[in-house]
Amino acid sequence: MSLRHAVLGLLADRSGSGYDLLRTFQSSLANVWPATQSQLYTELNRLADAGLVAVTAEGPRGRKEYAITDAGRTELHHWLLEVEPERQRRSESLLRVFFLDQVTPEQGRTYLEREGRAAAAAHQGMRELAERIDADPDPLAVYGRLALEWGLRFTRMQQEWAQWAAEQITERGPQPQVRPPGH
Amino acid sequence: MSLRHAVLGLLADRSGSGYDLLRTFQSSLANVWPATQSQLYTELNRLADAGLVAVTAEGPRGRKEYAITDAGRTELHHWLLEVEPERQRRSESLLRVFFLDQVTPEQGRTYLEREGRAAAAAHQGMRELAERIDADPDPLAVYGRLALEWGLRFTRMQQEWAQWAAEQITERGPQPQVRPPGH
DNA sequence: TCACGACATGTCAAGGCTGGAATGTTAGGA
DNA sequence: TCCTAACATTCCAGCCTTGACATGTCGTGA
Repeated sequence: MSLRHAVLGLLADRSGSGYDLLRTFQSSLANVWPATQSQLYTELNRLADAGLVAVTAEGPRGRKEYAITDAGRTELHHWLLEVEPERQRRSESLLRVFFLDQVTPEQGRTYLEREGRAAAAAHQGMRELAERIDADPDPLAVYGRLALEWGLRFTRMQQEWAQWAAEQITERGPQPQVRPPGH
Repeated sequence: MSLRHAVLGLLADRSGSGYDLLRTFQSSLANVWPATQSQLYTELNRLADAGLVAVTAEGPRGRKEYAITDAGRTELHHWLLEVEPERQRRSESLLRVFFLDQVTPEQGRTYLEREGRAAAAAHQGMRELAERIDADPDPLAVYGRLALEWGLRFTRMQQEWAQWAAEQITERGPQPQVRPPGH
């Protein structure tokens, strides 16, 4: 759905080939909208068919440089400002929490502690990235920095929540929550 | 992918028909793993084929009551404890933030303020739900309450971040970030 | 008794995503 | 000069998701 707009947004900043875009997706955009190689090339062809981007140059190795068109820019603005974002989220981690009554409290606590550690590790990685960015600010990445800050706050929240949730289980003490296989 | 485990988890708590499950999906589970009717019925048939659930009774109106099997319970436990959760998330809201340099600072601020209000509203809704639950605790929903707390913390974080981000734009002052259509 | 809302399931087309395979070119270092 | 890593694109099968359509039953209140 939004892959189309992600590509448009990238090409609005600067023109590039599918290969160029792919690297951007794998680095900065990977955390908010992952995309695979085949997805990207497919989408570029679709966008070109729709007239939202155009091939402006062909380079060696069959390289095609894409640029956004006026129609593409219009579509991008429309999406940014007038289309209500899809805020619904799917979270496999959280889905599991609903079913934690299927395992022992110890196992549940172990799961939450693992989630907490994963969040802490992600947070640490982002902190290092943030320090690098703040030390050498890239004026083009002002808004990327806002997104990164979101990530920092999110992972911190996640970590604190996991710790709190694990404590909840401990405090309530083991309850008869397990149904062994076989009814 | 995980719809299968969501269904197993629900049936592990209590048996029920597709229709029963559908209502659970639309109420409590909707926030972490939305599913449509056709998806659900398809998945139930697949699970039955795989022997992870079984029809234990047939009622009026063609109602089929499904129950989890031992194999299903084993699979659920395996998934809960031994399969690394998919933590990567897609966020359309955040994707837009990356491209906010395509609009004027005023428009960017407006977008962030709208996001902040949406988060605040979601937070309020969850707070009311939490109050109702805490006033009349359902022992079966202990873990659901943990998930709800996650939602409360998430929406609060989201709201605070949006406010902070909007201020960032204000403080930096309008910068030459707009590229008008037509290069 | 009869209409209607809730109960209940099934099917399908269209489209998107995943992961992999296939194919070939080019620049640069050993 | 030759090899290799990086550059660069295309295609595809299989799967999941979405959204709609189709079909029918049962209980209850007017």
